[in-house]
Amino acid sequence: MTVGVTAYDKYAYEPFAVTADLAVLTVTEGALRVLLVERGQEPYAGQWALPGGFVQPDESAETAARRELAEETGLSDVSGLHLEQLRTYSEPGRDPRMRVVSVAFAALLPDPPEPHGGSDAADARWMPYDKVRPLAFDHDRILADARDRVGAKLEYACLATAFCPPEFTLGELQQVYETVWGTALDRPNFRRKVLATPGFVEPVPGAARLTGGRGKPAALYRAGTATTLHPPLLRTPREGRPA
Amino acid sequence: MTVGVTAYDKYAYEPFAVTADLAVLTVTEGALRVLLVERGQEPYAGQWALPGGFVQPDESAETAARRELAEETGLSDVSGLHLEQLRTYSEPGRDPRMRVVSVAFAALLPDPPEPHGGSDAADARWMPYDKVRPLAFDHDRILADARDRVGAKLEYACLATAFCPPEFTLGELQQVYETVWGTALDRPNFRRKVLATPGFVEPVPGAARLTGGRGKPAALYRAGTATTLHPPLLRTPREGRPA
DNA sequence: TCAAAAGTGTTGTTTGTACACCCATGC
DNA sequence: GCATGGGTGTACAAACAACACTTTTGA
Repeated sequence: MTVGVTAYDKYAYEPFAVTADLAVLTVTEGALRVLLVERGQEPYAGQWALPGGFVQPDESAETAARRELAEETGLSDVSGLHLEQLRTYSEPGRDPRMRVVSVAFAALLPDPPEPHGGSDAADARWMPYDKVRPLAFDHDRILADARDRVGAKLEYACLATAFCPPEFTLGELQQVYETVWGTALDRPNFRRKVLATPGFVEPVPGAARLTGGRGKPAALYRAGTATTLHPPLLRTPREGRPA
Repeated sequence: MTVGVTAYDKYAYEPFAVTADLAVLTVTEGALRVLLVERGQEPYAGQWALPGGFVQPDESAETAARRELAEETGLSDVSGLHLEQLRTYSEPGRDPRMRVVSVAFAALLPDPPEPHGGSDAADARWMPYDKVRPLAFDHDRILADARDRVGAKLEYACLATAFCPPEFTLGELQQVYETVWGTALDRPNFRRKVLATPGFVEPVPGAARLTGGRGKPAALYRAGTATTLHPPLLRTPREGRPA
């Protein structure tokens, strides 16, 4: 907006700090995991929190988020990873020290590297989504919002491939859906649905890979160029899913 | 998030200003309209902009947005109106005066009251969505994002009723869809779809109203309690809708 | 030869789409 | 009566869900 005062003074108000916080998600061994850092100092010293940090004067929240992501994961090339703005949390008092407005992001990655506790954090680790509460600050809520958003977007966007390595099997792709949604899907129908959506995945000619050590080798696929899924791949309603 | 510096100093950085900007949308006479204010001073003096204002130290961005909404529309009770956080715009340089991070909201209302140019704005007015560009700052982009979001949410959320008065006909509800999407819908099928979704609308017993001055009086409905639409009411794909 | 995982086929049901048609009202 | 907008019926096609079956591998 930026209208609102007839004469403005940068220092007229108590200053706001703006941070970018990240819910970095991955799927490994059939479990949804999230990257957390252990806080080294008060408040919430010793508790786990989402990685994040201050937005610098010369960067956008998106740039700050990508920078933090690179620092926390130790990945050299973070440019291809899926990063998506979730929403902004601005309740007064959410940080006891000062007024902090936090722009939250969801990041999705395959095959997570070992995190190295960065400059800030005492320790960084992948933790199972279901076993991390309570987190510091209002991060429980941010994390829940991230999972809701990702789950909902799997229905109508070609998002699941962001959880998969460059080449993947349809079984792996299906496991992403099943893990995030927490429901089992019919394999034949899932397969048909995915292959019937132009641009969702494209086959890697001739390639195949054994998955569980046993069984028929599965054909490999790459992410396609489409971004949306038409028609969508719907979760079964199962009565009253929240908005 | 709020970790990141070992010793923090509120005044260590150039201060950020945080604003709440509003894309207030309505549907009247088959056209999508947006509430705009004319800027009284530089930068962008004389140009139209989205209403908005600074988030005060003791309020959240949501509270600030609702306060601004009440001020700009002059509505006494703004509590029932649909207000939804869109996303946050934080590029450096988006406001030439200082670093402004803007949390954008979409608000939906029926039957708009005449706006009264508030304290800030030289003038406030409802303008047709298609004829307002260019707006000040990056508001063209915010407005486009708002329309995209609302259009997408109409598919799977019980959102259209937010554009309708307390009691409305199915024809009016259909016009909301047609106006926001810019496509014509088959009336019989639309009707069945809406009525088949439990909790989307509920009939007002016995009530009926003439719409175009002619024709059969239409039955009246109220908004139901459901929030999501299962199965969704999909736009026809018509090739490559963007994400 | 067996278990495990990939992949194909088939069938009945549901849902969507396109239309034709009837109803109530103002002019 | 006729134009206008509300409301119902129907028939064809597409999509979905459930599940039986075949294939290819390692042990």
